[in-house]
Amino acid sequence: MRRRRLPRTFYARDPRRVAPELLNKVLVHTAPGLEPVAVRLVEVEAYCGSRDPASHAFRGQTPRNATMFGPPGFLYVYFTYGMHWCANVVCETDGVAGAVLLRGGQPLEGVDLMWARRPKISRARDLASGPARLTQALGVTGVDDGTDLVGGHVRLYDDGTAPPTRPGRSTRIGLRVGEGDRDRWRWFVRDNPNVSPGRPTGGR
DNA sequence: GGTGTGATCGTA
DNA sequence: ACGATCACACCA
Repeated sequence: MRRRRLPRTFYARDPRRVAPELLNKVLVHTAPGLEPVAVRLVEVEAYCGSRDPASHAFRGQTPRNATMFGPPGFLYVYFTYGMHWCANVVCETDGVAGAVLLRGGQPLEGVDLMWARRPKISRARDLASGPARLTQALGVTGVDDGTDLVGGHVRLYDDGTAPPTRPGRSTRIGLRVGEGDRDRWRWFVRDNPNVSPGRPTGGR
């Protein structure tokens, strides 16, 4: 089916509602002189801004997290652990922070270019199964922070594949604060090998 | 399959 | 000091 861009209104909601609907959407990165790279999103996490201790926005706006406080439908990219980039979809209305972390993708197009950008790995399932792996495979870094997902060089599409009617769900990964047992704000496509390693692909 | 650890640096 | 991580070593 033909790819259709998601309207701005799709993003302008609570990230916990946006996140599960992002599953099976198509993320496409294009750069001049290079073939497009596309993945189908299979794992995401919601971060609820000012009321979420785990969110970068919890302690207010800074130069680093400013994009999260801007209008919805843009890419928030941050640097972490001294070496990795992670990408989020900005949600909520302008002035309200909220985002969905993109944690895993199934390679669809430009797979050879993804391999070239991920020279250290040997298995196809490691190409984009993890937030920093995904940005590496797409060539996304800090210079892409603030990119418009509706009209920029990194875009999100609906290709007609519906989100799972019963997605996998769990608490979020890698947090030391802000995670209650009731807060299961991670969603993933069940039994898909491109979810983060060492974590359930078909559970709850 | 699982666990443990070094790498590496911007941010607060 | 620490982090919304990764890759590899090692053990089972």
